[in-house]
Amino acid sequence: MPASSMEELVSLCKRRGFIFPSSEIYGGLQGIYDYGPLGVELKNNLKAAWWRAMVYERDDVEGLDAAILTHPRTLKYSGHEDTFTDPLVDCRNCKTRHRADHLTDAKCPNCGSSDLTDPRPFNLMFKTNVGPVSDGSQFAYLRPETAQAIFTNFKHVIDSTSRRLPFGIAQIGKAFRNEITPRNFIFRVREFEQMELEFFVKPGTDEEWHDRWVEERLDWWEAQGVNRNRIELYRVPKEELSHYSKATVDVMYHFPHGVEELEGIANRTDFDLGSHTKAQHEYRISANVMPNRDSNAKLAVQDPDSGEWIIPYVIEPSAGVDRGVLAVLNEAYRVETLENGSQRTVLSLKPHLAPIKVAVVPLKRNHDGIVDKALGIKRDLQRLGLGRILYENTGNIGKAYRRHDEVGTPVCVTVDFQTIEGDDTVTVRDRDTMQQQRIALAELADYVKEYFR
RNA sequence: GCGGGUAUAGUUCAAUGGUAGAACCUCAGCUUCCCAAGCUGAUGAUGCGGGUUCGAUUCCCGCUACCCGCUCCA
Repeated sequence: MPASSMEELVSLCKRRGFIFPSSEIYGGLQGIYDYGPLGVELKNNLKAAWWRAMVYERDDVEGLDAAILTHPRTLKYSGHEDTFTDPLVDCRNCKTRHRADHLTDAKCPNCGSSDLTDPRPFNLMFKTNVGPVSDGSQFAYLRPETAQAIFTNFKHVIDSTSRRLPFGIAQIGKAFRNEITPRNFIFRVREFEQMELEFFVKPGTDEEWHDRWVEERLDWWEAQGVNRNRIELYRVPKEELSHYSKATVDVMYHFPHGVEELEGIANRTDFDLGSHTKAQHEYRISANVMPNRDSNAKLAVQDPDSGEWIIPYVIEPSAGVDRGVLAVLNEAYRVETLENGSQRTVLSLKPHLAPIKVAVVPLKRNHDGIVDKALGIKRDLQRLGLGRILYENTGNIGKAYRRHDEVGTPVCVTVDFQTIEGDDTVTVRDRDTMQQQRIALAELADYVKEYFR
């Protein structure tokens, strides 16, 4: 059972150190958030899971980590300079806002009033000065998506890895959009992170690959603990498609604020490589691309069968990292009423996503024998390299358990008098079932590793 | 950016034109302590700036952030 409201999640995130409003001591910045000690672990774990599934567990994907600062020409030929600058008008009568280029006459599409403001340009891309002169003559964009640098590096990757179709290039990184209205916690923000795969295929096989990637991605989200029942697929109708897309399937998730996009899986056709390649006339580019006389590289591959040089089609599964974190948190969150009438908040995160892997708890605080033993066990577990192992010296066992339930720690290991005086066993306690069992210290490492396999 | 609402400890809430309270959380101490136990103690807040006033957290104005709608779509 997920959270009943966004407020619940926001409050938990701040209280326990997952996510904070950025620059808050100076009043905050709209649509900007920082990840705290637990948030960074959760986010890193989610990204690592994606990278594992996309790169390590496949044979047909290479990784990339490109720069954020981007040449203006990249975003000119990608179409962003045109499409990310929307002139907007407001209707003074009914208080609605519309894209000026969507108005058929000078009337509000909502109420029909002609009392409209003048169109104001709204550039969704951040610009920054490059070099010491700040007169605007030298500037770069902060990338509005990670995808473009994958296309501009296409030839580098081909040349350095001897790849043939089909293959993909994966990238995780920050992107920036000057959203008109950041809203809904980390759902729509101005600085965000994407996990994007650009998968290059032979034209004609694109639709089949598109379907395959939709299935792959659904499986992956499920493996991250996102219930399939709270996901809907949305096949974007033709008139709503982005300028580059032939077909897009959105993975929509039931967020606390509504059903919205978690990931988009687009068939970008040969639009991107066709836009960025030089000698466009040498290829049969199907997409409607801008003539390019600036590029110095041919972004094409030779078909081994026909010998023909072709521009590959691209299937793009593009997921929001922050949205993923929000979805995973929402899925994991639940409040349970226990037999004794008290309540506990639990984050039933998949173990591989949990920010803290194991908490080691001395049953009695400040007892030298127990404390030393617990610290020793903690050090041994740290050497397993699973992630964060926490020594939890609360002095109150019940509180320690509840605290770790709330941040999703899958296993608590408790050290008591029996451990030091008797049989060298500890109690291990499972987050979800609350069940405990005594196991020999000698078996603890294997027992714990089993959780995170 | 437009319209509407909101802003008090980390969180959830009180209160007041005259010294801002609680619960939970956090921290420390005691208790052979296994599910938010008990006792003792501690830290901690009126978003920012201006105005009215003898005095503003309270009234007014501006800014910022958040929430709801328009718009946006990773």
